[in-house]
Amino acid sequence: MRDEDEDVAPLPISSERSGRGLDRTASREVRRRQLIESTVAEIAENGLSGLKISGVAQRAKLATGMVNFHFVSKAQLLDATLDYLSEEYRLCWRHAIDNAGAAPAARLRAMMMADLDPQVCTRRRIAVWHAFYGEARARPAFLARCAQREAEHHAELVGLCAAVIEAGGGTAMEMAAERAASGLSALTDGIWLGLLFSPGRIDREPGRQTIDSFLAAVFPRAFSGK
Amino acid sequence: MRDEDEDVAPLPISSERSGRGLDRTASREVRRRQLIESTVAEIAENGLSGLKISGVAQRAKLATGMVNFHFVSKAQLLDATLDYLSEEYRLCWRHAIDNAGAAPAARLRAMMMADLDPQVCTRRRIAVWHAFYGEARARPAFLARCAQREAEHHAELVGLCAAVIEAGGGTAMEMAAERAASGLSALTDGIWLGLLFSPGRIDREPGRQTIDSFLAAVFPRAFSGK
Amino acid sequence: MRDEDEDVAPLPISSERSGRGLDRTASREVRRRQLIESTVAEIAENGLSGLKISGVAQRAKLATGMVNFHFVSKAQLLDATLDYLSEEYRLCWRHAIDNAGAAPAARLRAMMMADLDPQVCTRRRIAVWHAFYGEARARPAFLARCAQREAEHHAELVGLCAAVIEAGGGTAMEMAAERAASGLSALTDGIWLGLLFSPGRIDREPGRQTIDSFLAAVFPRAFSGK
Amino acid sequence: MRDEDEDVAPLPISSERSGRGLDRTASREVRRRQLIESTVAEIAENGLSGLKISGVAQRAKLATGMVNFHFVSKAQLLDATLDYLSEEYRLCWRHAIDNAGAAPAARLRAMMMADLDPQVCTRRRIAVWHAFYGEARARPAFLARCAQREAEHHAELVGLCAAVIEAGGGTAMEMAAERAASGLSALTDGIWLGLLFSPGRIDREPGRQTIDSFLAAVFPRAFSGK
DNA sequence: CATGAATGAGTCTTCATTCAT
DNA sequence: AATGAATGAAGACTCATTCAT
Repeated sequence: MRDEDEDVAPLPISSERSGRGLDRTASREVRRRQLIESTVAEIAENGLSGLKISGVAQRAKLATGMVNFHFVSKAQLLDATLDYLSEEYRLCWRHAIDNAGAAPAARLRAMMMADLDPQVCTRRRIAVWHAFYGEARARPAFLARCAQREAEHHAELVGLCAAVIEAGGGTAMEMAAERAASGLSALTDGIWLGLLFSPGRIDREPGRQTIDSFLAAVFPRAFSGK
Repeated sequence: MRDEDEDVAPLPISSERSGRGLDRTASREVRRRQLIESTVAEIAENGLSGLKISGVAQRAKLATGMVNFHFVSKAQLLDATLDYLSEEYRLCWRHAIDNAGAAPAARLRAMMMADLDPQVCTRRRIAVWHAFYGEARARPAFLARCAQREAEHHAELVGLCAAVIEAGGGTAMEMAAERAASGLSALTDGIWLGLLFSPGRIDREPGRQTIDSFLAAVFPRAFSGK
Repeated sequence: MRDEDEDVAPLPISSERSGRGLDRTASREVRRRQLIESTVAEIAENGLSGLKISGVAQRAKLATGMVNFHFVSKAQLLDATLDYLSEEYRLCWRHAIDNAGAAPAARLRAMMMADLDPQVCTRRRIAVWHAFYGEARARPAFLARCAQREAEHHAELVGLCAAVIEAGGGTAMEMAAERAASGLSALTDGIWLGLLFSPGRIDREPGRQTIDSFLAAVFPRAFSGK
Repeated sequence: MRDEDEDVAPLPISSERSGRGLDRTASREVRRRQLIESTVAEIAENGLSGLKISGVAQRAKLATGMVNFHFVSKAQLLDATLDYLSEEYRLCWRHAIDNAGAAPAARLRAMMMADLDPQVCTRRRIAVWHAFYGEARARPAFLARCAQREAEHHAELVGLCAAVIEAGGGTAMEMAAERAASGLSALTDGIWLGLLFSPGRIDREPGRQTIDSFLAAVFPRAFSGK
């Protein structure tokens, strides 16, 4: 029942001295990270409604009280977890764009493909994202964080679509950058959701091909050779 | 803060003999429906983790014990709620296709647009779907139901895409029916998610336009005139 | 170690149908009273810092959850307990004055002696009062309630002292009513405290004699014959 | 909201060699004193039930562990605090008597007035005393200490009253020394309690006048000229 | 069917105490 | 001595479920 592909290396944080391991006197930042990762795993496995502070602590091989010591309350642990995932996600697509060269089409494609990066696109993380989505309307703190993440991502995507169009990429049916971006964003969100229900080992390849197909459909001239 | 657009009329259920009024015999089904609608509203408002049987009962203006009387346990109430939403959703898109005439393109478009039907596409229901998605991996019963719903919907969509292609609709880049269907399905799922975070009154019009734009991009010949 | 003299009959409350006993479906008011009396006993025995909601419930032969059901929180149980004792105390001295006839001196003496009435002057209740006093500065709700109770009692006492003086009772050293009342009030408060530490069965007789002696000292003409 | 009159200088303790400064040898006693004063302040502010070892340490600007290091357990810290206050109180009235000359009436008055000495009569200390009183019945250690303090104080007071009577002070109504002492002791206890609830800056003057008035009432010949 | 008090197991949270550094 | 993270037992509070009326 356990996911096979979840234990990807967490993103590096400056204050961590790699090479020491998690001994009893691990630094504050290391402990927080450790507990957040346990939280992600527990939510994916038991759902948000089945999340127990004791389960998080147990998975991190710590006493129950440590969660409250480091995060004060369960609610703040969840907020911190959402922030952690948001930041991780943001870094992922920003990094992808930065490494994609100068061509608008390449940058756009890199941003889309970042959603399928093994760092952020694990079944565990997808499950957690949707758990948060399901509670978003009930928790203002969640809603605000999710909306902000979405806004930033959307703005960047609109910019790249506009750049592609301006560079002569052309759009099918004279589609505007705004509409193209909305659709492309929805596309990757939907692909994530599909992965949530896919049986067996997670396979990101079909998703990548769907993205390529739709990029080619929307911007025929820019992506025809792909 | 309350949603404005939620109190759509519930779908008719066969076991209800409307010609006889709500006598004792019908009461059972009516009560169940009433409680399920309360459950949907409560989940949307408080999240799945905040769902209380007492809250459901209170919203339905019934005593707490009645929920257990009608559904035995909370878990069974949730299963029934998911079934109710699934059936409602299935009826919606089936009905849309049936009323769309014989042309493959029209039928495909009708099926896509059904996802934005005010019956199933309310913010309350979207929130509930995502709440279920977030718990799906943790609850085999949920996972099975969601996967099955998805499979049936996907099969129909693939069939319609194939029909459009066969009818000479053409695809951008020679896209296969399977891939087109996956992408289009993901597109509407993503549009739903977007509506979850949209502020103010829910607006389905941009979503419809995005769907039209992407249909035209994917099947240029079939949807060029739109 | 158990107090011997504590189970005095509680003051009658209108909604109680006496003669039925505390069966399982006792009325809301009866349950609240029962739990408050348990709270008083538990505080006296274990101190305010040793008060456990489970102990209160156990003494009342109820499940732990009932305390929260009837009082929502421990803090509100304590507030209700303080209100109950305050009201009981107020009724006690008011009743004593009302039954003392018209003579100011007799009324004054009755009010003083009410503090030694077996209804309110039990070791259990004295202990509880001091437990509340000790926390008063820390809890605004307590402070307000205690201060108000004190103010009402003080005002009545000043009035009676003034009446005695006016009636020619005379005071030692021309003491003003205000000062006499303050001192007499302090006297009974101090007598209570003394009872808290007295060993063995509580004995109110010395306290009564001290009150009589001081009344005679302060108002020689009014109380000389006593 | 903080008390204004609390930071009186603590009483000198014999084991401290003031001529040598606070070297390592003295440190132990200094730390204990520091922690006890913090305990008094914390009890006054949060009540005995709200007392946390971490709060005590924090106020003393020390690490939590230091409290256990110096007092082993919370219970022993409380015992030490009670002993500290008891000793402080005893020294206060003993010193007052010693400095009052030879006349019995003067010595009696000095002993009474010592209860209003700014050293022992601060709102903070009064609150702490009552916190201890409230728990006394629950904690044998407290009860014993309080009873002993009371006994010693009472014995001294009876002696002084007897001396005043013997010296021809006379009593109102031929009151016996024992009764006079009980009443006078109760009077000051009650005055303390009144100060606990007085709003604004603590004012000891009315209490002093009440004491003088009652002394004059009880011992007319000895205190008539006051 | 309906009510809602009662139960009690399950969780979160607090906090005295320990202990490695 | 001093620090403060870590532990874990204790207790407040929640809430699904039961059941007498």
